[in-house]
Amino acid sequence: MRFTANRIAGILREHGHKLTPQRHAILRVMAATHDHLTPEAIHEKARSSKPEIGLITVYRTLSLLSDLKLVCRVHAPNGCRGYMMRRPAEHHHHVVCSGCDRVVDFRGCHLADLEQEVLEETGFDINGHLLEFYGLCPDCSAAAPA
Amino acid sequence: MRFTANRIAGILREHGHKLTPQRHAILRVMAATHDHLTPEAIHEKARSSKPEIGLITVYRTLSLLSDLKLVCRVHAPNGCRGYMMRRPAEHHHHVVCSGCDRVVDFRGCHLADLEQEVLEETGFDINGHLLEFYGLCPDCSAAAPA
DNA sequence: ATGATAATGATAATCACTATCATGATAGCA
DNA sequence: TGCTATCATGATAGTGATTATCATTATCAT
Repeated sequence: MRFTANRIAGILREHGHKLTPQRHAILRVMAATHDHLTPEAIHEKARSSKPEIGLITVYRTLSLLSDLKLVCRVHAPNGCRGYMMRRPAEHHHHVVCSGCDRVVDFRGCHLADLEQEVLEETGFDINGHLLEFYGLCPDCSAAAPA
Repeated sequence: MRFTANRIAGILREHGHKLTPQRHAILRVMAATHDHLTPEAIHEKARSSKPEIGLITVYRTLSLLSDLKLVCRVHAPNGCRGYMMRRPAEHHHHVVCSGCDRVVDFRGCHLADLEQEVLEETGFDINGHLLEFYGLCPDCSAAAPA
């Protein structure tokens, strides 16, 4: 289950951040979209519920949410400007469609063994990872020529 | 084994690209460095063998090498401006040090099973992936407080 | 050697993102 | 509910990386 906008609003307050209409608008956009969104796209969508909101505020809010680990970046091959809501306690990763740029999460990720191997090969004290798969989503796959 | 600058020069020619001294200088820099390098860093190093080279040319050459899959981007948590040489037939991934930004390759990566699971969960026709581990390299690990 | 073609570099433009700062809004508290 | 310290916002302008344009120059097949 992913966070709701209201749930996150509470988390913001717990951390001593004020809950402004702008932030709430952004949260609603993020929570309502399963896909990754660029700052501009978020701004665009947020304007429909809060027309005066500035792009700057979107950047600031994303930075805040990112610090609180409520939102995470998506690294697509053609750029790294996407953000999407983070599943809370759950480890997750992305599958990015090369056709339509759609991003989908997946849950299972059993990298503990691999992490151990990498530790042995490189000596690094590993504390995190980024794993993304690329391919064609079912729709684009069906539309693509055989 | 990684490509040598000369080997890549041949590949460039095979694809109908001209081999200029600038490109050769950039290739030598890339081949000589195991680490990831930003466009500026590459420019800086290339200037020692070809002082008149412009940063623009570095960008263009990186873009070309990237199209030919001879070079790949490194996605670090704090930005995505790094490039490094690609091991040819060999599947490889990066371990990025959060302390000193050093990047090391590792070889073993057994994601076939996981790829299958992801296919089942998402229906995506997967054709590639990005996997990077983050942590502290042995040096930074030793320097860090316990 | 020559010429078609592609690459370079200078300049300026664009694009994403950030710093600054005065104004306005929020939330804790009486 | 009203007051006030503090935080957030938005306008403006600024930064820094990357890209477009275009005249000049270099490469390579002939």
